[in-house]
Amino acid sequence: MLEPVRHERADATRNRATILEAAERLVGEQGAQTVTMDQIACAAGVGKGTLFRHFGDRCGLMRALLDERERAFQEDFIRGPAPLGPGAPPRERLVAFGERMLEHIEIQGDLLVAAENGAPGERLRHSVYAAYRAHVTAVLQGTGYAGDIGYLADVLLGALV
Amino acid sequence: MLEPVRHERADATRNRATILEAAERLVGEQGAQTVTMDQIACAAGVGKGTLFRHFGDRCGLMRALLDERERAFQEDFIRGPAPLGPGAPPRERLVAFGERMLEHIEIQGDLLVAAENGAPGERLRHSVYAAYRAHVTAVLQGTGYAGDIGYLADVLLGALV
DNA sequence: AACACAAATGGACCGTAGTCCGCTAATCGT
DNA sequence: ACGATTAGCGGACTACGGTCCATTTGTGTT
Repeated sequence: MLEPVRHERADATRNRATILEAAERLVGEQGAQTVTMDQIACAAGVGKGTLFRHFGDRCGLMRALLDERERAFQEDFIRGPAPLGPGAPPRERLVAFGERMLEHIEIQGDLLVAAENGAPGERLRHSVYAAYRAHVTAVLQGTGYAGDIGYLADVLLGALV
Repeated sequence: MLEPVRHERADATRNRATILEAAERLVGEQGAQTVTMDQIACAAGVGKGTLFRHFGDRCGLMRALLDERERAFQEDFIRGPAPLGPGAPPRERLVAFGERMLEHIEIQGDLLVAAENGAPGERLRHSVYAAYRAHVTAVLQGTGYAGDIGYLADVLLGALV
């Protein structure tokens, strides 16, 4: 009973990708704070309207960028190459994870700010944190640590996030 | 050894007051989120430049407004009429304080958001909180409560702020 | 009272986020 | 292959925050 799924037009999909690439590049070059929507639109070779049609507003675009990087990061430590991914001994994996996480936060810092809308201050934090915690907990299983693993995971993450 | 204190010109003082009045009124009428700097300048009968000269930026103006109300609020419970001010039995004063505080927060809500600049999320909170705490602690002295008064004050305030 | 000078003013001006709507071209039924 | 339909496009336009600077005005001095 397939619904007659209204496809998104091919050019729209293509444009979304192009915009994200351009934004990614520009944010990398000059930081999330100073990059303007016009710059991005121009660099992507699309009109401003298209930007806003796809991402709603500036924050929406920044969030999309953030999600992308977050996915890539998680991919790395879940299925990527050792020592970050599976294969290395647990201790090494944890160290690699810690280092990578610090980089991750360092790099994402201004994007996080740019993705803020009004008051809240944290939003996706929770679902994201859960993923980190699950990962650290899992790796800790392999260390033979005797205490409360969930608690240790929180302590370790607390120092980072 | 008086420094040759450079006075602020009289018209400047007058203008600052006028601007604050206008801003106060407009924020009351339509909320801090939607009020614009042009509106305020116009309502105050001054140029936009004057607004920014006095308050730096939008957040600065909102903070000034906030401070004003905060002062009025504190004045009320320190020296104002009972039951909020001195005179009423401690329990009644505390209840009055709680109610007034809730109103206060309710009303200040959007101003607080408008006064935010970037990431932080709290700034004046501390000095302001100290004032509240001092007050509640002082009033609690009169209740004959046996436990740790400072702690109780924090618990009570924690539920509100 | 007249002057000199800094403080203060105001509004033209700029850059950016976000909206709007007439036009273009991708998609689909025939 | 060929319209008909309409999602999607793009860029002119609006609104707002913030800057700048030529001009005005208050103030202390002579």
